[in-house]
Amino acid sequence: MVDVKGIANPLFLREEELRQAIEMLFFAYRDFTGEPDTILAGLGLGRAHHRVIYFVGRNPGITVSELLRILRITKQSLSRVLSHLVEEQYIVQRPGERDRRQRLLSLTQRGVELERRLTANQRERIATAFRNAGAEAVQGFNLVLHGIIDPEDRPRFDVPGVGGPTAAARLKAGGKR
Amino acid sequence: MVDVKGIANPLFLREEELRQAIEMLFFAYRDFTGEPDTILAGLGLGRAHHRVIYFVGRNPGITVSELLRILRITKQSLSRVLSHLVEEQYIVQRPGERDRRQRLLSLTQRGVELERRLTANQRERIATAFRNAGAEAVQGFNLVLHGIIDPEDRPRFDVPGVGGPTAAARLKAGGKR
DNA sequence: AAAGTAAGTCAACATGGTTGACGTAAAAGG
DNA sequence: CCTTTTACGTCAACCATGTTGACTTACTTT
Repeated sequence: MVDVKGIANPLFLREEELRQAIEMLFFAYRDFTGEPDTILAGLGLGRAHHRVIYFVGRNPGITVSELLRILRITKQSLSRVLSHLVEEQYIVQRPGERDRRQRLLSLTQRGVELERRLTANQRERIATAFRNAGAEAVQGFNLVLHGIIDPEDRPRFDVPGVGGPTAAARLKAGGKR
Repeated sequence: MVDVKGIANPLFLREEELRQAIEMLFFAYRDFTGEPDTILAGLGLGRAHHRVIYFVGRNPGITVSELLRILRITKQSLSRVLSHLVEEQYIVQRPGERDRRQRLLSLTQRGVELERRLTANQRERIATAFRNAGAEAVQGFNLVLHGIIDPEDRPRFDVPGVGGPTAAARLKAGGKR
């Protein structure tokens, strides 16, 4: 009868553990996006622009469709930010070679510079957390976060201890499914 | 000269590691919020309502100010969702005892039910990821995520290996600072 | 009694999502 | 070759949720 929240009730502990994780995700994401948002505001841009710049920088030559699939927004919504970024010369479009309907997207030098400026904070924040937590913790972090992501997008990442060592290579090669 | 991205260039590896973390955070958060968003849409509510319901459920009797501090939004913005939630009887307000200017917020039974319905998905998603990753990985996950959060909000969490074991207790007791 | 604080309100505006309808050019398939 | 499908773009309307700024009310603190 004593110690209801203790040994006697492992379900309570589990619930508490899960809620802590939910909240940490909220706070981490909130703080993770806070600083770039401030920089962006000073340039008349928003978080949506950051996401586009980030993923175009990360996947040079990416198609509009693939970008839409990553962001999970409509093309009309993407259009607003993307056309702005093209006008302001952060991004260039060029027709696809095999398929000339495609607009392949890449960052300009200006885009690359902004991208680095925006993620500098985020990289530093994570680097510090990684450094303080140690290599083993980092591996656990990757493993758990990987498991939270929808299965279809997991192959984007090479996480030691998950899938084959060719996971990311598979995705890169088999873009057409 | 050979293998520029390999052993010869640890900085590249580090950059890649950090970018993977940035992206995993993005994807995890995207997928983590996706399912509740769908439920909410069916009720004429949005993610903002979910956040309010969550944190009120987690901190019964929380003041409006404290809620604003957690969410980092303005009171005008909170007002819209909060008054809606009160109208729809998900949340009740009662005056503070010591300070009658305060409106202490709690969930109604209806609010509790919605909260559980909304987080059921999220808890299940995390539980599965935890189960598959193992206890050690979970500890690493907590440790790293904890380090990503702004220092001022870290004491909300009890993470083994960080701070004293009384970290969360301290916050709970010392709400007035 | 005066100043400060917790909360609410009204109004105007910005960002970034949505749906729906329609257009154009290129590719793919009968 | 002609039809259908696909990739991308555009116009328009609307909605959710954030912002700033000004002002009010009730209560607490000094």
